[in-house]
Amino acid sequence: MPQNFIKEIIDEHLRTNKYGGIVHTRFPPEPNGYLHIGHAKSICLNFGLAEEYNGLCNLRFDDTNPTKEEEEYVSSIKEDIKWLGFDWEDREYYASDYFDTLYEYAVKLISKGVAYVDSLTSDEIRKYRGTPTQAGKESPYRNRPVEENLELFEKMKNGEFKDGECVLRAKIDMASPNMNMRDPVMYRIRHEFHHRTGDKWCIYPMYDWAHGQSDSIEGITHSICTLEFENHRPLYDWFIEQLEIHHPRQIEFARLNLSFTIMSKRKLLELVEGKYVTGWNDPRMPTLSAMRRRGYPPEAIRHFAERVGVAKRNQVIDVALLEHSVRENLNKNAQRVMGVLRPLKVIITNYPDNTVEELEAVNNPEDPSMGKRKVPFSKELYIEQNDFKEDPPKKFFRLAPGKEVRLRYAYIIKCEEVIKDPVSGKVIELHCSYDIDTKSGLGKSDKKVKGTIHWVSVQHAFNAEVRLYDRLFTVEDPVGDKEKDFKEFLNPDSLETLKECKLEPGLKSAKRGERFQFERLGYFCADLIDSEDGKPVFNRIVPLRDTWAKIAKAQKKN
RNA sequence: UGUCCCGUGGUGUAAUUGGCAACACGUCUGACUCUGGAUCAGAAGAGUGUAGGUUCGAGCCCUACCGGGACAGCCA
Repeated sequence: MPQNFIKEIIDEHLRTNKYGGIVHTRFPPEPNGYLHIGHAKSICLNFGLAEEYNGLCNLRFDDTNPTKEEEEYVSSIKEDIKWLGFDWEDREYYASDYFDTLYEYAVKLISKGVAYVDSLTSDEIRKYRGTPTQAGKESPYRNRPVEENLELFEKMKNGEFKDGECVLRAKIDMASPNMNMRDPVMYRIRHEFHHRTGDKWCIYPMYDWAHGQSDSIEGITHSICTLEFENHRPLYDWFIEQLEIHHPRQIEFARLNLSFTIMSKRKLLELVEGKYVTGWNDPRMPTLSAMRRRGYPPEAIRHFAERVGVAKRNQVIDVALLEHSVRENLNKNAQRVMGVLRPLKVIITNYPDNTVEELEAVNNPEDPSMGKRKVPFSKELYIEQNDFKEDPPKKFFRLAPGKEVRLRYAYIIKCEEVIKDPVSGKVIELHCSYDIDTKSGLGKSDKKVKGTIHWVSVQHAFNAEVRLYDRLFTVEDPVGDKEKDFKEFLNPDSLETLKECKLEPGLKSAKRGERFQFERLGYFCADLIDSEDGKPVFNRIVPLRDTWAKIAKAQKKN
């Protein structure tokens, strides 16, 4: 991991022996949604730091709000972290594991006279809190005697009050310039079933009260969280100092933002519930389960997380960096194959009928150890529709009337005749001739052509569904416009489903999750869910860099 | 007009703790190529928010200002 300000702090602690040379972090998700790429940054940071400093990283579910949290999310979160390649071993904890301890701690603070039961309504509490520029007012219940507070708190726990009737608050300073110090709520009453503690509790700790104490109980040394908790640090420290328990250091860093997508769990949930996407794992989502399904290698995400760095200023990372990381990984690892997405039939008129040649193709030019394979070639082929143009623009190196191209691993062909549909005028077939001396690897001919295109033999091709994904939003910052709802920027072309794709025969046995490079097109992954044995469905993970597209775009402009 | 945090090429992160600003992505050339991929070679692009100060010397220290962000849930 490159140098960053957190490592500097840790190094300093190590120098001064503040924590006895130990580095112990934790990743503390709330199980109220699926993990996304932003969480991946945090996971990589916390587990990565532990690894780098020979320490440990715990997984701790921050499950203090039973109204929002579900078991489904717990299991998805665990799956995603494992998939990324991190291991919390037996250190799987829950804030709810500490509810008893937290209760005792609260009693201790009440006894010390620094916490009290407030009977104001939530509305009144809000009014009494003041504003960022105006001091708040003290609650009339603020000075209840310790004994009464103890009694009331016990009754809260015993379910003798209804939801919202009272809360436990820390007694700090209603005039503090830091709003978090204006007698923050520690416990609220919720007669709710909790996914782990069931009906045992009807009072639940607030984040501020639960988090730091949980860190302390686990012996965490460095509690790394996002910037919005910076203002909470004085409170984090205050609780721990009052309790006189192990004191971890909270460090805040800037969360990840990616261009052309959103990272808010609430908004992602809105897309799911509003059926704008097919689910949390819709391959267009920025969630880890979606990226897994789309085919992103976990190593690429880890490398990406490393590249984006760690700092305190709000960052917006260009998705191009993520895509680059994915391509870089796949370029080295993905087997190359040929597939035609939008088929156009080509007949090689001078090629013998009923003949099939098995041509040798390289599986990965970046890695000879991946070997070679045979690809069948015959008189009738499919090529990509956009590899042919009737009147080719400048610098178009592909097929056009009278022009020649190389068929990858096969022959150079020349387009002799264009067959059109008499009604629509659409090009439906090309008649070409081939030059037998130009067979791949033969070296019989010195003929050179500018372009090489991919193809699939008609009689050997198998038909498959391929899904092309594009960015989910049309603008870099979908939530940046305060006038418009982010859903207005949803990209209508974010998914294109092609059902008549012609793929080379070997692909028929592709296994779920297997990744390939379809030459000249991009990287594709057999869908984890919709593929069947012998009938894979492919997701485009990411297209290849496309220089021609760039040229064409520039030409269009001029 | 409160408290806290942050301002380094288009984007993101560095800068041996004070020594003439580096790396990655992106962009643009060119080479090579049976993937317009990959690879290779190269270029453009910031003088570090602004103004002062300390110093032989400041992106790093100090002051003021400007700009951006966070905080008024019984959410996390």
